[in-house]
Amino acid sequence: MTRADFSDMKIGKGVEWAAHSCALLALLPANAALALEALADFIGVPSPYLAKQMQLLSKAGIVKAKRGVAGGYKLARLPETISLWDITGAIDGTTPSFRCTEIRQKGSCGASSDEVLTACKIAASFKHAEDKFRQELNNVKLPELVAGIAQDVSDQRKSRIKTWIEQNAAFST
Amino acid sequence: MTRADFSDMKIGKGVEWAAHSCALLALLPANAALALEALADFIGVPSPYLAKQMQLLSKAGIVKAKRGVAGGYKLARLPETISLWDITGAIDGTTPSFRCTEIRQKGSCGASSDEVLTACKIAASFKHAEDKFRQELNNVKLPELVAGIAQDVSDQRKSRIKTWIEQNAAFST
DNA sequence: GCATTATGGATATTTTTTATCTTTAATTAA
DNA sequence: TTAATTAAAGATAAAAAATATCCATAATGC
Repeated sequence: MTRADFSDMKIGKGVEWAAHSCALLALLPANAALALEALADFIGVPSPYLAKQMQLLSKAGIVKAKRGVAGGYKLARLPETISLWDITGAIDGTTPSFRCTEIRQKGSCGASSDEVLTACKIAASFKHAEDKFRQELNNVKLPELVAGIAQDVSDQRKSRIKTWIEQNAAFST
Repeated sequence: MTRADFSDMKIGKGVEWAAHSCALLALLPANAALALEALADFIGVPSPYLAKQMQLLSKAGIVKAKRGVAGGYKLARLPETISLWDITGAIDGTTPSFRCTEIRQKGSCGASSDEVLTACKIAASFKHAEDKFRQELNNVKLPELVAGIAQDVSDQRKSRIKTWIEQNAAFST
């Protein structure tokens, strides 16, 4: 397996988990919350690691956590205000993908630091490309995501999901 | 330093090296080539590892390598036909950044595989965003890159670079 | 044939990602 | 107030990937 078989431009799998978690939380009635264990059971991933992603979502203000009996997670904002970029940024961070090491200032013909006024064209190009990437993800809001995920789901399974939520969510009285 | 301080969407530093290497090769007269050691000296990085990047560029048909005395690297095509995406793809590969693990088929309400007809909306969204990223990089061709990098360079340094090339390139007679 | 230069494979090192566990803090109900 | 429940935070461990180097081999020109 050669080096080129992999792309360095990759998204951690925590993002996938977090996105599916948010999609599920978007289905909950307003008075309901889902505990970590229930979430992990639904999306089928180990709960200790999912806990980390949920903590990041919580810190980013995307979900709201409540401790104690009948606690758990729910969305902190309206689904329309949560984009796939919000989720990606919360989990994987927002540092630029391209890290400029200022090659221009290195080597036998390297420029001095006061000569280098503008950002390197290579770094600037990646920044520009990344902006497009981000804009695109920012246009995908949670309702669209939920609809897209539900597209293939049969009515039968939809009702099974509804039942699962009723049985596993914690409802505040 | 928390997890969210880093982005998973990152570009390997080999891409930066390769891009600068190509930018330098674009300055060479048609009958000249640059040996690995000279290239590494110019951009100021260790030659054993740069060798790997150059091999990938060579396999991708972006540069042409010639062994033996007065051998070295030169561009394999016209600079106008080489984009920053070509270089990125050659070094870091072209596999999608988002890896869908089919969460839809996992967990307690998971769908069966024959129920899942279309790509998951999450994966599709990332694919779409990545297409934009790629298109943007594909629009940046080597001449634009060279011009951008040269922008800050003083006339004095430009002539120093010219001299360096004359002294370090291998010219075919 | 000989010197030179790239190639390919093997390997080592470091960093990052993935994953788990344990202790602590918060919340609710009895 | 106490007990049960649940998330938060930190430490740590294991696995994977990126980064870096070396060596033997193949090609090229003189």
